[in-house]
Amino acid sequence: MVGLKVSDVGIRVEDYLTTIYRLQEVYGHAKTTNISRELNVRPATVSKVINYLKRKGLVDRVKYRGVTLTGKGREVAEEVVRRHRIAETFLAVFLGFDIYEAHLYAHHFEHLPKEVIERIYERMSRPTTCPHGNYIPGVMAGATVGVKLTEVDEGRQYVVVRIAGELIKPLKMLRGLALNSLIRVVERTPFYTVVELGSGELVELPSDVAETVYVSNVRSD
Amino acid sequence: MVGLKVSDVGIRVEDYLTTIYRLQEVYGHAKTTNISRELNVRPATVSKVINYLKRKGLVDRVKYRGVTLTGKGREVAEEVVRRHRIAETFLAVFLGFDIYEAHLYAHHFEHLPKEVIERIYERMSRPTTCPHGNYIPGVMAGATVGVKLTEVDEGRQYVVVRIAGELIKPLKMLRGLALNSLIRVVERTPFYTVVELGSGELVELPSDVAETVYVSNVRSD
DNA sequence: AATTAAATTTAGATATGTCTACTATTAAAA
DNA sequence: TTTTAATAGTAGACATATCTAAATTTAATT
Repeated sequence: MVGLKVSDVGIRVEDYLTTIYRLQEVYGHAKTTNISRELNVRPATVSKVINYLKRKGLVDRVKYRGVTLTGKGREVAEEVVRRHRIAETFLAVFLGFDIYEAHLYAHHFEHLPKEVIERIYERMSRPTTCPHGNYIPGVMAGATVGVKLTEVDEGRQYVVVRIAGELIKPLKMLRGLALNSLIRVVERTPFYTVVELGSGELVELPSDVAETVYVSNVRSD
Repeated sequence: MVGLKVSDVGIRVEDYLTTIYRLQEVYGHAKTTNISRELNVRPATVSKVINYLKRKGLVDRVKYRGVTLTGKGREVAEEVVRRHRIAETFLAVFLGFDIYEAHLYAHHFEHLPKEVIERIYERMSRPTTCPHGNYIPGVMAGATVGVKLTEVDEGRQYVVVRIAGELIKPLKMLRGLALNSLIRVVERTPFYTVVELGSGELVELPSDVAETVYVSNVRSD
């Protein structure tokens, strides 16, 4: 629909758009079930809302395959993701929540007035990334850092530099794993990756989880 | 309805309950038109929602006269008002908004998770009142301070100690008037009160506005 | 390739919250 | 006190957002 203003997009619709945005960051597109899991609603509901989003020109859809954002949809989503990530920074840095809690609570900040978010942004000294290492839209894109955990060597140690997309399943499995944690890749197959955390704990990450984790080599200087 | 949990109350319903709460603080009860103005919806909508609130046991109603909160309704409202007033403090003290902006924006904080609000409360050093001088529910009630502007002497100077209810009309008319401002009561009739602000500006306040403003004598020590 | 399982979509029901247009009641004015 | 104006309420329509149950399509397994 022509002339649609961002403010005309309902808040729940914004939730769907940002979820699709975050899924696209990781998988390139969003499938009904994934959206359903992220938003904790039934697939049938997602399907119905996607129809609505398509009518509004916010997403493209290939039936039974998945959706991607249109330019307009991305525009709305980036606004909201910016708010989310600024809020996460505030929650982690100023209020002292861990990054999992910060993510959960940040959701509720996504629909605060722009003026408030931008004031918080200033007070937090204009961060460029959130506590998960993802860029805060609105600043220069910057180069992508790190390599996916699904593409590194077995047996070596790495630093976690980013948890892309901030999807619920990875975030839950990686609870307590902060940015800049050291991990060792114990085993890597096409289906899963086993990592050893700083605590010595071994975690087996399915590929869909492992590919959201970006790491860098440990510099020994 | 028995067993109703606070979390079961929709956010819009919470808005109605807090509006009624704030109107009760000032006028003792809430009338359809007042609620309508505060929430910026049509009276017909208010009427319909009030039916709903009554069905849920959250308000008492005398048809064509007005509504008051039940114990349960008050409980929900106080929770939300607490959040609102903590948020106002944060917005004014930490982010530097004036008290009118703080009020407007605080609305959007009312539905943030309890954990976040309470963490902000701690970081703000557990304030007992908001920037409008109203008590933050949850702490001890404390004695009411000040006297209504509709009950003071003409010609004398007073300090503003509270703007009760934080209703939209008084807040708009008194924009820029912060707590602890000095004002002089120029003229007082049963219908309006004329006050002189610090700037020398004269403002005529209708009684429904004036009675939300509480003042104290200026101590000369 | 056929069958089974998983994922997706439709259809139809329900709840919340809003509106306009009209009716009823109360308060104010003549 | 009668008329008028203001306020409040009802009826019915509509949009968003959710669900369950059933049908369809795609993917996985035998």
